[in-house]
Amino acid sequence: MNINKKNARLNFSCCREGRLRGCFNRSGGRITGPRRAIVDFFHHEKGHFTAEEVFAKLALRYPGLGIATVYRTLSALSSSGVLNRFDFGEGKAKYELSDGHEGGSHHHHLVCSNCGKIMEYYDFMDEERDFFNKIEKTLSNRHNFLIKGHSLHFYGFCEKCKKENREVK
Amino acid sequence: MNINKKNARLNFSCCREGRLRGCFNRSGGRITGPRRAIVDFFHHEKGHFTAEEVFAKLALRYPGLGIATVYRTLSALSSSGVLNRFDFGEGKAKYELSDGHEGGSHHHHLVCSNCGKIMEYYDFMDEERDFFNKIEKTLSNRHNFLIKGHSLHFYGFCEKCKKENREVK
DNA sequence: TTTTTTATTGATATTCATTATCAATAAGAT
DNA sequence: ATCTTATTGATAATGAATATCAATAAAAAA
Ligand SMILES: [Zn+2]
Ligand SMILES: [Zn+2]
Ligand SMILES: [Zn+2]
Ligand SMILES: [Zn+2]
Repeated sequence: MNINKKNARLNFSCCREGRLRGCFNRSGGRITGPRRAIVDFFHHEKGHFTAEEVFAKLALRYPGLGIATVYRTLSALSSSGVLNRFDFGEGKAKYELSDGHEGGSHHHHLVCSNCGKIMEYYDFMDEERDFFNKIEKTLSNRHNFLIKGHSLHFYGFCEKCKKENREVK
Repeated sequence: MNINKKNARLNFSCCREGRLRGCFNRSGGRITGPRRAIVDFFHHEKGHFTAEEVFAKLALRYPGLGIATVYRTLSALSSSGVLNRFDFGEGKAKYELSDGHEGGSHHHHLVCSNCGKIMEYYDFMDEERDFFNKIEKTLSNRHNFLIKGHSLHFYGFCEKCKKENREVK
């Protein structure tokens, strides 16, 4: 089954046409097999993935898929606010479903400056939720900026690195 | 004046030896001209800079400086928590003096997902400050993580991109 | 449906930020 | 002053991301 064959049935698509149109069809963009597959991917997988990782997983189903298309599509989806692009200092970008987008499971990050370990937490304090609701409104008005999501990374040292290097204050 | 000449006088150094030792000398690291210059750079310049930018500015003063050393030093300073490494989707990393580090001028970012424009704001609401004090304590305990700083990026669409593309909800 | 137009794709060449290599050098110890 | 070795600068190598381009397929037109 070629991903590009017209009318190829993607039976795991959870994206209504409406949403795909919203992502791609705003200014004459076309809804294609690869695009559908990539949007779907992020609705089914939790967390953040590199372009290579997305490609590797999808290529199993769709041997025809090209890596360049994955890069292009991830870029487009970021530009349209569907995905957020993150960098954790690993030398390659990671993407995850944007905050607020249906199915998105929002979380924040703890990144170890020494070993690069990334921890995520999903269990927000109520204050945390309230804080972001409030501040996003304030900033939107103050800077004339339409906020679609945010990323909050805490930097520091994980348990292991803290122990291994006592002198790290 | 060669930056590597022993005892080269760096007359704009604001870094006490103590601090440099803290950055480099923990495990036998040496305090060198380039390292001193780079640490100084971030104490005098506000904002975030790429390795190239740091190199370009310092090379004026220190013709001998090598770009590889800049990369290596920025890495080391990130690992030791002196700098934070950011990525704004521009294809190259940016560094800025870590939150809390003496002389650091902390701020948060608004990043346009469409055109890549980066806005900064330094004017925190009291609530914002209170929030981070509280949550950093909570997270430190809960995840056994020594927090040295944080980065908060809001993603969305800037004034221009909001106008140009009305369909962007 | 068939035809037409053109955005998108996949393969691959290219770019360029970052890292690795290594002989020469300089920092810190003796 | 001498010795040891971490660091440096030059440059080669790596690899993520982008550009190129002929082939293909999506949407529009007929
Ligand atoms: Zn995440
Ligand atoms: Zn760690
Ligand atoms: Zn900044
Ligand atoms: Zn913009």
